[in-house]
Amino acid sequence: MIQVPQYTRDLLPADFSNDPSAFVHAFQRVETVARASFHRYGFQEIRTPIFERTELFARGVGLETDIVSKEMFTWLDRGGDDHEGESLTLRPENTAPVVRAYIQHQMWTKSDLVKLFYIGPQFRRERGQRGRFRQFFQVGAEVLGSNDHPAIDAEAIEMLMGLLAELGIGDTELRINSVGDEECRPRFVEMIRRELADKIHLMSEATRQRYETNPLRILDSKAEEDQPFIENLPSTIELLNTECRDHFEAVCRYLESRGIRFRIEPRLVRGLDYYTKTVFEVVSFSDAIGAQNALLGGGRYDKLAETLGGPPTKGFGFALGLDRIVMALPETTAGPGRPDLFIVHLGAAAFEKGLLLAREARTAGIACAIDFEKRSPKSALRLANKLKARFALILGENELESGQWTLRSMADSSQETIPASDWLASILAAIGSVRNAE
RNA sequence: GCGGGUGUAGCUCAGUCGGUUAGAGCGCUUGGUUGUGGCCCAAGAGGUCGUGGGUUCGAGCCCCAUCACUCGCCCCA
Repeated sequence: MIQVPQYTRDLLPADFSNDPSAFVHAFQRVETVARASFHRYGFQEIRTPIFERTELFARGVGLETDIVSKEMFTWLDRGGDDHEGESLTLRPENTAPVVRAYIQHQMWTKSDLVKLFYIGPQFRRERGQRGRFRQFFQVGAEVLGSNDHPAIDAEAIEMLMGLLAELGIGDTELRINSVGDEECRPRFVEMIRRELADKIHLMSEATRQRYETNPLRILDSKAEEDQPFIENLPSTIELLNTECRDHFEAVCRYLESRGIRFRIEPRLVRGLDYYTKTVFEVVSFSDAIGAQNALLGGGRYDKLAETLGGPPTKGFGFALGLDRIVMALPETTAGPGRPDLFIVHLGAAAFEKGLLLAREARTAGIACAIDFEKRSPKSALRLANKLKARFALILGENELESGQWTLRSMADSSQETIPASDWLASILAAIGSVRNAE
């Protein structure tokens, strides 16, 4: 048997799965709610290719990041035409592609504030565990333009918290920090190197490695043996320059004025190199979530566009892990697919008639089911019942001869006779009244 | 890349000290009298016990290997 590739999965209709966190309808629901929310906040949808030139992520996300250094699905395209074979990569995240599109289409010429959102699969070649897959789905958004007003950050976070509330997701915590800009970074690095110089040999191997390559990342080390040292480090917030500090404090003030609760997490450093100033994440404490409990994360990236060859552009963005959001949903939403009408056909002539009636019903907007087996009335009604059909239209020889058809209500077993000449109107009326009552 | 756990029917699982024909519930099909669902009752279909080797008179059960899945580390959403 050929199965899905390792650490990927099928999202299925509820009928075919007993895992609510893989119900395709739950994903659809989150997407629908998110789209409506994006619309209210003035975001427009963008769809970028599922693969990009490898260089985009190498430059945008950063060569030293785990994502780029060991988690990308990358291949060399075969040459041909006038192209040499070029290195392509399944997108591991969607911010760099959106910024690429912003630059490529010179969006700044149309508007000085561009707000875009995306929904789609992302790919990382990771090990896989609860809430982590090699193909996973993100809903994300980017605000691009000349302005880095802290209210932009706060407004996006406000939208996210509203979205979680709308979805009924509670038991979460918003964590926020500032990683400063190119002026603050060297101070962080210098401070970390200075403070840890005589202790680094006692710390974890990963941390010793980062001491050389990326000292900032030491801050969010989870290694047990590192904790005492990290906790004693001075707060990086103290080292922010005036501009970054004012910005951070303003973001916090804007959140407070909206009644949004958050925790300042001085050790929150995100694993993508492009972040500047604000970084944040929301974690879930739900039992349904595994150890990977970050539902969403994001931040400001005021240098990314330039890194990718565009004009100086301020940026703020975030991504929600759809797979994890769905795990955190309070209840499993039953999907649609309940037929209004099931056609019971008895005999070959009735079957032929039924096929045409199904077409007419569907054209009239009725969810109509008909099956292709010869069935006894008992078996056909069993099936209608299993499908939770609201009504069964019974077509047998009697009905065909008399032109008086039988419409059975599955809810209360009552039956009425409807004239063939006016059957659609009769059924529409019946369905309408039942739907109102439901 | 590194650890732990689990593999028996479509699904969830039981299977005693290693013993003869491997079970249950759910689901599926059919039937319980003429053309009428749900509840109930009955019958039926469905298994190379993940795979390969080994130990043994005898392996679903013990041992080894392997594969798959799963949870965690790392990292991230």
